[in-house]
Amino acid sequence: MARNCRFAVAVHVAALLAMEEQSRTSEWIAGSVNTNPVVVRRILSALAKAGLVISTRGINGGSTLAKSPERITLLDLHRAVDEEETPALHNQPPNPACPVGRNIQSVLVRVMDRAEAAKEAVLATTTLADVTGALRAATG
Amino acid sequence: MARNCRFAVAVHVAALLAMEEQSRTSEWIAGSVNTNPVVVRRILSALAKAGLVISTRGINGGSTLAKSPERITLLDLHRAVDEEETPALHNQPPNPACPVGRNIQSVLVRVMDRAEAAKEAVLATTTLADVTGALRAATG
DNA sequence: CCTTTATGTAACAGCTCTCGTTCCGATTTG
DNA sequence: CAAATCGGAACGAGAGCTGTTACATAAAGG
Repeated sequence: MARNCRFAVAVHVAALLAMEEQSRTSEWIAGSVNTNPVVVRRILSALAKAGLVISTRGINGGSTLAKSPERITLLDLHRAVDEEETPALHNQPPNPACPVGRNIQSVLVRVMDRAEAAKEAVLATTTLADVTGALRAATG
Repeated sequence: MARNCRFAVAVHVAALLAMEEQSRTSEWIAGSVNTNPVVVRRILSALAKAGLVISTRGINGGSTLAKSPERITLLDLHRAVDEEETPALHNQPPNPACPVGRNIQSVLVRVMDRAEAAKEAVLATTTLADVTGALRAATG
């Protein structure tokens, strides 16, 4: 599969907007991400639906953050662009006549939910302001 | 994408072997997982390479656990069957002429590594014996 | 040695997802 | 009305996963 890079692009786009004063067009953003403006607009559309950015059309149109970078976490961005990942279970339901097959999925769901929650807890501790701070430190 | 369900099958297979006294064939296992024996053998092959199961060919052949269920964690199973998931970054490298594009990936890798470590820490706390215990509790 | 049974694995088709692209309508400004 | 920009549909290319067939390899028993 072509690996899902929506989250990476979303963080990239949000970081760009956080570091820019003005509203920016999808074409300008695409220049930094090195992709097609439509790909950027798809990400921006998801972020807008989550209330993280605001976009306007027409001349002088473009996008800006809807909230301050301190109030946007990486978990917000992750949930905005990635489908709620149901824990990856069997494609075909297991054999219900087998004691293991009948109950394995509920056991799996419980563990995977805990693991996913731990991952999301880490993403929730990092804000967009942390990211731009790290970027400024790396730039020098 | 056809969602990756190797981890779910791996836990299922390992739980079956943990609850059976005897060596079991891939065909028998496939009956509980409800899939093709070759799919099961692919999982078993990965588990064998990780030193978690032992398989023998020929008449009376089949697979058994290589270690006691208390000494196999879900993290062991996860690492055995899932490619080392490099954090999902951009497909095309970002524009190096942009300060954000030049540094965003290293910042992303740092955060994603922490998030992945948190997830793996949860998987490491659950053993195959815990899984079979939950299965027995659900069955009985 | 030969038959039987089982694993190991390559090869292939079908499916789904993602991305990049083209295209067109809608909206805003002047 | 013209220009610029977003919104989003539609399509093809490419990649990964699963299920299947096919065949070589290996072990056990007569």
